[in-house]
Amino acid sequence: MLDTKMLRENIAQAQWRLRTRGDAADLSAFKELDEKRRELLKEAETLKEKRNSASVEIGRMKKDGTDASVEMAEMQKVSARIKALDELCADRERELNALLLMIPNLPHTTVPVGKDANDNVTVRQWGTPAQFKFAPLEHTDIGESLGIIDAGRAGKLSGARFTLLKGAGALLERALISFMLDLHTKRHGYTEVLPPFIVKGEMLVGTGQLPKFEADLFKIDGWDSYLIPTAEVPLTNIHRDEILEDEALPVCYAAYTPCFRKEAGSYGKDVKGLIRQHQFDKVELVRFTRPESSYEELELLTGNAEEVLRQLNIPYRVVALCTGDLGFSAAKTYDIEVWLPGQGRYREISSCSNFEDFQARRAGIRYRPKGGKPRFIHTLNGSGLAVGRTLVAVLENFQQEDGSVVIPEALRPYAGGLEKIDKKR
RNA sequence: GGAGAGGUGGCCGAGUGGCCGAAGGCAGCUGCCUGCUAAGCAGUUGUAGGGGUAACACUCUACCGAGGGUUCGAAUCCCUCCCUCUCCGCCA
Repeated sequence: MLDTKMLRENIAQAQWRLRTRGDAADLSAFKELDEKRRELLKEAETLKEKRNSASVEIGRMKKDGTDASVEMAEMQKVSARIKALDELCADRERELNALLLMIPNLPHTTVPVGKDANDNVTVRQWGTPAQFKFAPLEHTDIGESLGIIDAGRAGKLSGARFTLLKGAGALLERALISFMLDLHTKRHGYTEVLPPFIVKGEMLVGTGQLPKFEADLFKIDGWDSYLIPTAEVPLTNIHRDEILEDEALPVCYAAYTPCFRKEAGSYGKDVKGLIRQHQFDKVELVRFTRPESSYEELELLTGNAEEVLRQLNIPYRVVALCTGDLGFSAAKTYDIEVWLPGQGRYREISSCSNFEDFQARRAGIRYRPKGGKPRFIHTLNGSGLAVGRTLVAVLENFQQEDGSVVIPEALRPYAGGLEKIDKKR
């Protein structure tokens, strides 16, 4: 949610910045509602002041035994007027709030202006895609032939966009999760969290998935609760309605969770394989920071996520999303794209964003600067990494001509010493 | 699922219609005092919104789990809901 005071003072500039994201929000509606609300509020508060002082006077008169019925009758009318004004004001406020909840964050000044993913800018590249002496297979083929991915039976159980990992596949998924969590907790200083996988609707409002993106979420029938689409939701909302101490910052959490998404509107996209699933595993990183340092910390966070791929020795590149490709709540985002030889291209495996105070304002997360008034904190998060896609990257990058897959060394201790997945005969 | 108890400021804890934004204590901050150990004295310390200011100051309004109601006036009375705790049942 954007700051109303800021909007009031910079409405033209804010409108322009929203346009660069391709957002159609019209801020003149905001302006109108905001002015109307303040007008009503002023009138109501003036009357309340009057009522308060009159009530004290009435109390005094009654104690003295003076007749106060005239004053009481007068105040009865005032109270009725106040009630009416309060209702009108609350209506405006609700409308205003509903409007603000649908307006996306403003892009940071360093975000390249552009229309869509084609205008994203590659900021760095790491590793060199391996040259294969044979035609590299896609992970689906590798997985099926090794007997570690069973798409058919997953379909029988749950339908399209679900998967079933088996044997070394399941082991590898688990190894990747442990490997990533260890890296982030032991080397990067994150505190491990295992949050609930079901959260209340208001939490999703806090991080920005609601109210606008309800269609992407799995709602629990009969409850105002949802399956989490990402650990970002429970992690960021951990400190909802809290004031963090300055010395505690930055607060950094890492969590493994499954993620549940309807993938509405992606029909026909990535229909086979592990790339796009209704349920997938992810290790998520979240940081709560002071506003002054949030952009430095975005670089840090992105680096933390990249380190996973460096350790695994898998080539990737980092892309700065342009204004038109930014997510709803983000002020700036880097995507990490991993090299997939089977597909012959880079695919998104992580998304690291600074939300500035956009989520903090929605979720009421503040901190107290030394000796100062509470301020909204800045929230950041990033995948570190999407586990299923990392498994895909491992299978495709380390496939051998004989159909086996060599396990990256960093992963072996987590996979019970397994060095290679061989074809079953 | 059944029975009972309770939700007040950073914490503990008073407060059953006006003098309560809320006693008292603890913690915190400021000043003083004292060369002796987490001592003593005085003062001070919530959040949000509106108005106001260059910015302060200042000022008004709201907030005692949430939402309604009664009343000139509600932390205090009434209704609904939520949450926590204890006991029983069930369960991983």
